[in-house]
Amino acid sequence: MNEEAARRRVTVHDVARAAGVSLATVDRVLNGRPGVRAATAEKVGEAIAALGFSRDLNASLMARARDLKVVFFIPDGGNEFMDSLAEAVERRVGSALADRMHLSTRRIRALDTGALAAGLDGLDPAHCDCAVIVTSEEPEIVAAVDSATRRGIAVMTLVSDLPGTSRQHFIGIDNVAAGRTAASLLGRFLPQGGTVAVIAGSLHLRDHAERLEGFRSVLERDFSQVTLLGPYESHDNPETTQSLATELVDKQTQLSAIYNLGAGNAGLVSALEASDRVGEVRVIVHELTAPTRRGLLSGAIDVVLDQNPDGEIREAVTAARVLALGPGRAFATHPIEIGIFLRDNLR
Amino acid sequence: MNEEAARRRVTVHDVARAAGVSLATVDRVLNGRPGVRAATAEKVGEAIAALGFSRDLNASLMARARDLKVVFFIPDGGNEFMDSLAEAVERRVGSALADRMHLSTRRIRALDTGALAAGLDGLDPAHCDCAVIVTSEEPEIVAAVDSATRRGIAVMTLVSDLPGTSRQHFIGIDNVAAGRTAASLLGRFLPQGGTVAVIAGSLHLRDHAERLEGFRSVLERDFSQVTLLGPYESHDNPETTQSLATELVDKQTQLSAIYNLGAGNAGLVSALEASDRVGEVRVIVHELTAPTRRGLLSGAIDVVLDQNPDGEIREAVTAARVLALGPGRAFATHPIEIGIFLRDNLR
DNA sequence: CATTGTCTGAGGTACGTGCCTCATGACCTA
DNA sequence: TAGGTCATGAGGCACGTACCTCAGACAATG
Repeated sequence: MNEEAARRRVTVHDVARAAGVSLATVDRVLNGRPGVRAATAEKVGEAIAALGFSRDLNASLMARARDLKVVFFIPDGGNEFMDSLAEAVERRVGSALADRMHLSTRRIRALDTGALAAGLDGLDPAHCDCAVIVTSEEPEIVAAVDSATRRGIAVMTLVSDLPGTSRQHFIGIDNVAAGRTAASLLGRFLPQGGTVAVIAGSLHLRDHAERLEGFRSVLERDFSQVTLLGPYESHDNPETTQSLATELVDKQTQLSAIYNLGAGNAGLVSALEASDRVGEVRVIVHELTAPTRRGLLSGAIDVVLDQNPDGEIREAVTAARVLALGPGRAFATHPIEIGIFLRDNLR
Repeated sequence: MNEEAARRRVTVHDVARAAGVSLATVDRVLNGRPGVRAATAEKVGEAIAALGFSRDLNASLMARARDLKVVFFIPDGGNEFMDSLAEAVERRVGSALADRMHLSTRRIRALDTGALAAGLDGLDPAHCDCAVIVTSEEPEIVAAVDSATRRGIAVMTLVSDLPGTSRQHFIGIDNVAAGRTAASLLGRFLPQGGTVAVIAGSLHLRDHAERLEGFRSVLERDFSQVTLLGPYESHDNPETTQSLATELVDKQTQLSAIYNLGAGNAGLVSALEASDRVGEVRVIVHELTAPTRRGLLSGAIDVVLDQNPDGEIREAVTAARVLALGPGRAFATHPIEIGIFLRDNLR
């Protein structure tokens, strides 16, 4: 009780004293400013490690004149999940402001690589400390990310990663695990066996391909009684999804289940509700949105696997806060959990 | 772009000017100190609302000399979930410290109402800003909570709520929904029907009773092909659970599933692994701990419903930070989601 | 030796709030 | 009317970091 009261917070002053340098030098090292010899910087680094110094986030954000600015680039164009991501950002604007952080959103036409790259290139480091992007793997984007990083803007990827670039952090679920989970559930739903149709948006999308991979592997390993049909490609389009699903449900009378690992669920729900097999065909889809919520409630959908947009945005904001206080800081990355929703635990 | 640069942060100075009072008075109102006429306090409140003032959390925590102290009272005595809660607190100590918060844990012998009440009564407001407790509903505790609140200590309940008291906040899952979810999954696992045995810790525990209620209602409503056996009471004891499970699995050859809505899963897993029916009997339990994780991996357990200790502790810490800056502040309470784990999405 | 450049120290102000002291005026009571 | 309490104002220091200026030390270069 006494010892904890006596143990003062370790400050930059302590670091300076321990390293035998001045406050200014510690400051230069901490904030990556020039004018410090490598040997001196190392002395400071050792003192920091020895004392277990950790920068006071509150004081740090206080001291900088301007708020921390974070820009989210989120795809636009009818994908409900992306909309819910944008809404999650909005929901956090208020509390972030109380934490001296300014969040803003830019919607980019889906798959418009050029627009996203231009957006990144146009970012002024004075007006943006951190950019969060949702993108597929394109050389144009890779170049833009590296350029932004060089200009001092921390870039983080959301939902789908961009490995091998200078992006500081990735936030998203483990899509292979998501696919495995879908298979694990469907396998248990069909103890007598049956046929499962798989619909994907596009197998060129990294996350979709990963989900399919996980789904396939578990089905083959643990549930040989279940037969896989597909994958069919919907290009995440509700109309395409609807006609695909209609055909599957109507013509494949022996169809036991559908796993849609892409978007376009509004069409899927319409197709199912128009058929007479609601409740007979087991359905697993991704992302809790208005149409999938409706599907859960009507019984057309059995399970929704969810990326938890609010959790992802919270994580992004926390990470941005840490990243802005000096790049290269290692920090514990809490993986986003896959949410599993049935009608009975809808939030 | 220009407008946002021009819009300065609203500070206490602005509030003072708008209300036509001095800084000291605004401060007295904000921090609930005496010496302000009701009429004056109201003027200040109006100015705060008009300007949309929100206290700067960073500056606030900076200004108070001592760190924010939060004490967690967590039951002790062999319950793995409670252990994992305590571990979750430990994991957060470091990052909380960087945020000027000091977390500590006190283990209280499970169900020892007197010890918990004494612990609460012994809290000195100078050494504790917020207490977080896990408890059942007992008059002794209710009195201790109210007393602590009067002394200026914010109290929050974790896992199981204490409605009708002066507790500031509850953090936990919706246990009725958890029970419904278990039924919803088991019903789909047993399309041909079967018998489900239910094991509870004690039906006097609010959370257990709620889970049973949810489980029963969905089974009756949606899955009449499934028959319910029990509930049996294990008192959350692994040995009792083991002998119960052994008897159920061995004697009830027609048993299709087990739902353990209480603790003591180490015994359940042992019983199942000792039997020859692993993989035949569907098993759903609560709380992701060492034994249940092992059960998932071995195939003895199909699904674990989880309270997400890390999420709960994170939420508690965030709430404590806000609460300490003045009681009665309304803040958005993010419900804790029920985690659903299969072998394939183990984190 | 003078000049130039690089590295470092000393010290200051600022951020927004918490918390303290002291002074002042208003109002009440004896 | 004197002495008391209460509400409020004025002002200042502190928290730990960011960021600025200025001066001095030193080495290398001409």
